[in-house]
Amino acid sequence: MLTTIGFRSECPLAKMLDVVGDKWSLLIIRDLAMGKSTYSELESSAEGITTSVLSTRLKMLAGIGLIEKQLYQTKPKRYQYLLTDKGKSLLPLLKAIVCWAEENICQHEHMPSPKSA
Amino acid sequence: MLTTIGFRSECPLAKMLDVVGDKWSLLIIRDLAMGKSTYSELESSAEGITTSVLSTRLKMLAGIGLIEKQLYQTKPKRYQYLLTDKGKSLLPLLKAIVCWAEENICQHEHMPSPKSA
DNA sequence: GCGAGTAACTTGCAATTCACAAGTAACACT
DNA sequence: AGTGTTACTTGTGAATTGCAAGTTACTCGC
Repeated sequence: MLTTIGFRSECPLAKMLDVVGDKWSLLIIRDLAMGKSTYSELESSAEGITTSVLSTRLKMLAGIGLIEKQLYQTKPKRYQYLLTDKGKSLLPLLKAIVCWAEENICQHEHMPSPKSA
Repeated sequence: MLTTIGFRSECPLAKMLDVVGDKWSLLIIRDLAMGKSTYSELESSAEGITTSVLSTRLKMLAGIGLIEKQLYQTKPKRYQYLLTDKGKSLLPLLKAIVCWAEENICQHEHMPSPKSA
């Protein structure tokens, strides 16, 4: 397991993609913004994230300071995940992405596959 | 090779990530916006994309209508890739991502790794 | 007209990442 | 004591990616 960031370049866009440019990180942030907070709530996302991916993503997002993990009950240990201020600052960006997607992807369902040749 | 899109959900954000939520697509769009247009120009990006990934991403991006491939010389066949209007409509979003990254990632270089536990 | 060079790729294989399933620890409830 | 729930970790096969080499088509210099 790597312990240092391997930024591919100094380009801010590339760095952003190195950090949250995977298929799941932004969806976790979306769910936290929508009111979900516990591990099991996040696990039950509409997209069906697996528990192993969720676990590693939460650690990563906490590591870069976009979310934080809080113990809110000790008797049986219960944790909640919360967006930090930095994490919340991403929300306008997410909203912009949603707007773009609604106009450019959701309109035409029958576009060619991104996975085919 | 898949021939149909497997959108994970109806969420516009998830769809967006299904389409351009990988490490390379937005960098290709960035390079096209910056004036690069041929395959070999795109191949020489600062981040070192491999030719096989570039090839599949270009087909995918053309398939969903964000870019188009044009033959601009026939004697030795030479192609150029251009942003479509749809592709250009992504640029304000890219700019917003860059701004966020400059303020939230580029500031502190010594943050914990997103890849470590 | 022959070898070297360049553009635009494709193909093959190894390495990494991911998804699916099962397992674990701590506690609560009955 | 047994079942259930939360919050995970671990193992394995599949999919994706990265690296290197090969291919096609053409130009240029000799």
